[in-house]
Amino acid sequence: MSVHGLKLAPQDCGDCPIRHRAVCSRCDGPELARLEEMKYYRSFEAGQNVVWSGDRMDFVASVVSGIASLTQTMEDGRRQMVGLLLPSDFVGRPGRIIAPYDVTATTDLVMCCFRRKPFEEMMVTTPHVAQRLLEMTLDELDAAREWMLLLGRKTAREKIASLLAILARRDTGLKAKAAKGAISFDLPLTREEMADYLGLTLETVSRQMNALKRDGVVELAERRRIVVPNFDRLAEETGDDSDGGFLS
Amino acid sequence: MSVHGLKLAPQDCGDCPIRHRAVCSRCDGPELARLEEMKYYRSFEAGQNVVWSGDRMDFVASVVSGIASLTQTMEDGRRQMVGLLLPSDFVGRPGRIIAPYDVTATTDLVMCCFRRKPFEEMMVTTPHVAQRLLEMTLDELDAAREWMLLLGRKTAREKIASLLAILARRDTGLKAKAAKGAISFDLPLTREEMADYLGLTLETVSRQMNALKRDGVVELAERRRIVVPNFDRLAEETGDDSDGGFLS
DNA sequence: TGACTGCCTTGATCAGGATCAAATGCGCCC
DNA sequence: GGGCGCATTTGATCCTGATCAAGGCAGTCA
Repeated sequence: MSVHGLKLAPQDCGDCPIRHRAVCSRCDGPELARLEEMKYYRSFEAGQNVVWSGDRMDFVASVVSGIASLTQTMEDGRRQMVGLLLPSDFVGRPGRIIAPYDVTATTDLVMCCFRRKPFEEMMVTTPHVAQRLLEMTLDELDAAREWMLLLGRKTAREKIASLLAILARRDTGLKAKAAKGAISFDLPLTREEMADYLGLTLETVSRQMNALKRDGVVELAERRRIVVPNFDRLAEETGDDSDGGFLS
Repeated sequence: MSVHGLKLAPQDCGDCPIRHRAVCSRCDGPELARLEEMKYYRSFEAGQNVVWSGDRMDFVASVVSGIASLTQTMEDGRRQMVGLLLPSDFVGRPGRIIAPYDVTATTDLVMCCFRRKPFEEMMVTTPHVAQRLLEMTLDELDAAREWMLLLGRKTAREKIASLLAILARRDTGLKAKAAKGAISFDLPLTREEMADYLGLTLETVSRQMNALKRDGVVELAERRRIVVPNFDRLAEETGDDSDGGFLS
């Protein structure tokens, strides 16, 4: 399977689909060459575990394609997803060897891994990687804080609507900016994963999904396919401010 | 009042109580001199607002003394605190002028503010500030994710215990590492602020605080004074892994 | 001294979501 | 085609924490 992954994965940074958004996006030619030296690809099938919490991690990585999740688990089994990693997102922390979360492939996943040692050396030698990483980390912090509001204060229905809005926005953003007509996308998460992300049970997720369907906010077509006939209607259900909420 | 603050605040970075932990901690002599040029102190009384969400912020800052909070508010008034800023913590984001959260002085507060423009220039010119800021941001991201677990999965009692444990650990850490005997500290938050932080109502906070008191986990002496006779007992109530949970 | 105010506690009731349990649907493998 | 495994739905009931409503307790100011 990793052979399979290697065939699919880009070998050359020039062809890389996340070249302009990942941690390497600010790097120039020589810096890229240096990254090429320390990088290797790994792929995972949906459901596979990438790293266990407490494990030693000898690499840091970028998600090239697919989706990975970060999850925390309590002793008695309660689970909370604390991050959803999309293409170009970064995994791992320079200077920390022990992983604090479980990392799991939610869909089929390809990661571009950098050997820790040379990566950390590069962090102190050249500023471009560190600058970009700071920017990405600040973005993730914002996202985490938005999620704190969701977890602490939103109703089950608002939570579901918020998640669907984020996924819809993302998928649409990637395809075209035309947010007018109907949007459709594939749900990359099971009910249980949604529940883990939203701080709910899978039964509540199922019920609220069907409630949104009954109310015409979304259509659940075939397996995993979601159609949003009117994005603004969905956005109203999230409980967020009506304006896009994009501050910069 | 700002006159009052100015008198209390250190003028010289050499005397600064957060010198070794704040965003400036890696700076050498000339860099400190440059920071001195762009810095000024501001103080606030407990309860005062520092910045409103949506406001323009022409500075970034370090908390010198006291506690500030970051809060998000929904249209209908639901509130969620998304961060508690302690001495040496950083406020604001290089490159972003509009504040995304309300910043409020929870206790009397002194902040060391840096004018945005020169600070941002320094970020690209010299690596020490950016390096330290990255480290601090990664720590905050970890803290935010730990809080996501709390908000999404912990019971009211576990939430209260977790907050008290954090405050106790912090106060004790600052004084002495001797976590053996009884610990005592002043609660810097009202019931309502605790509720906003924990995703609860103030009534539930009050009830659970008294439940912990009845069960001998904490003693509520005078106004705002908390005594923890046995820290391990409190730690058990948090629902977290028994080991300190310190990964690095 | 007494009223006012902010903070906290306590009680009664309600409801949103959890829990427990079972059924349904679907793809897959033999 | 039948049986299995998995994800999902649906139903019944329970319980934690929210909500609504008073009341207590200090500190403060007139």
